[in-house]
Amino acid sequence: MTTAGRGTTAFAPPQEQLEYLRKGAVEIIREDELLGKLQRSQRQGRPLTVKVGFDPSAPDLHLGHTVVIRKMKHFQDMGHRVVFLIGDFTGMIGDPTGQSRTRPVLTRAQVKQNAATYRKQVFKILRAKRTVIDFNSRWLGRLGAAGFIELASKYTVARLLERDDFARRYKSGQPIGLHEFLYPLAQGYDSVALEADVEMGGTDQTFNLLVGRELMREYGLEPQVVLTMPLLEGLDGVEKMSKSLGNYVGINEPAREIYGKLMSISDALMWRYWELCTDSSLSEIAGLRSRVEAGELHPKDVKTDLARRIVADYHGRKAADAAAFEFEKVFARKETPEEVREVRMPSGAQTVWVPKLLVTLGLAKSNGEARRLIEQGGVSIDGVRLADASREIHAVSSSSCLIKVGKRHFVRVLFD
RNA sequence: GGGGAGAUUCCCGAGCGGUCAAAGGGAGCAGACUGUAAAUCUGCCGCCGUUGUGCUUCGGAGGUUCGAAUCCUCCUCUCCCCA
Repeated sequence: MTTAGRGTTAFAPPQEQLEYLRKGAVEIIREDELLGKLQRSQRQGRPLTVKVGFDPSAPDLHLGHTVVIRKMKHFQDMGHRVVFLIGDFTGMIGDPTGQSRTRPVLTRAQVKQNAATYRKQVFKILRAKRTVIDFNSRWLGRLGAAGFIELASKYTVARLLERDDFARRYKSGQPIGLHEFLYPLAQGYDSVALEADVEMGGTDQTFNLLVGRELMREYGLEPQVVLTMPLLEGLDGVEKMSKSLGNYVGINEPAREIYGKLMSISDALMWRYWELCTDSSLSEIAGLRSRVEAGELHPKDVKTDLARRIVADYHGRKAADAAAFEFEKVFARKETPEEVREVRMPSGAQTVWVPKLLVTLGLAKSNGEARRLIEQGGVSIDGVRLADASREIHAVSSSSCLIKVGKRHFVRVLFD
């Protein structure tokens, strides 16, 4: 994909822009409207405003988020303006998508802090110059009860129940909080306040994004174009990537962590990541795929390349090479990693009971679990597999030892 | 407002008053096999360093019982039907 920027005054031909923006998108509602907006933008020399909302309480971005962020960048590549909207107000409501939980109300300072964290991560992909970071409390906080009720009057319950998430829960007898109904309305109002030209999100956001269109119409504005991107499956290959499910790859994670996680995904899933997490074109990916299917390429090598590229995006080329080297060392050759977490133990301890030690080191949740790990042959000290859970390390006999739990957890213990 | 159904260990979901730390499935973890892939097989899957007639769990609080996840009362929450 093109990464070269374009000046704000010289837009590419609208049709060409559309081609570029369409890549990877699941749906554009409506494409003809987008084309119209692009044409007008070119005529008037005015960039489009592209809005994407983000959760204020979860500033740790993972690859799932990057799918949409990459597309935001594509709009920037085409010279448009992107609004990275932090839903600090809607965050108090809680998006009904998926499991809704009570969310902690964030303080102003926390929101600020989170915004800073976002900034740091997002600009690994986006360009700061064409990005506006905004907060929806700016207008929603002012709306007041009367304003909210007025807003609510612009939509009907029947229409809200069209949303399959609501429909399903309604049908199967799951509770639906009234506040959850307000969420799409509030989100839609954001578009009104920003006079967005385009709003993007994952396909799970389709409904909310469409409500934005309706509300804009109600408020006498030109409706936004809705562009949805696919949801990236998590490491398990089934559920969508999310922090709460623990199947994610955080872009702030250490390089070797990202690399390792990517190497653990299934071959089938790998293609999906190629498609949504790299800038390779669809035809390039199809080429790789057919060569793997023809037996010309080993799937592991293709996966290695994928992992290396993604790590490079967020940590740089050098870190990616190091992670790859490390991976081969530890998993292919079963050697000890270059860097191992070191923990000092007080010299007062003459002997250490291993299960307790594992718990202390965070390698097991309880003594019982640690015991089980040992009994099942998952623990080794200095390369020797433990068989006896009652074994103790004698501090006097060695000044340090290397503990390995499972395939990938290493800790070096130093006795003072 | 009236009537009915329900709340079980991470999730789903069984559970005759004792033999229930609680079936089964999923997830997860460990081992084998591998490419830390898939598939498959095996073991584990509340806590406790003396593994026990032990301790804490079955929405919450009481009660009945020698004994309760199982029975009773009240409470909280959810769903359905009627108004």
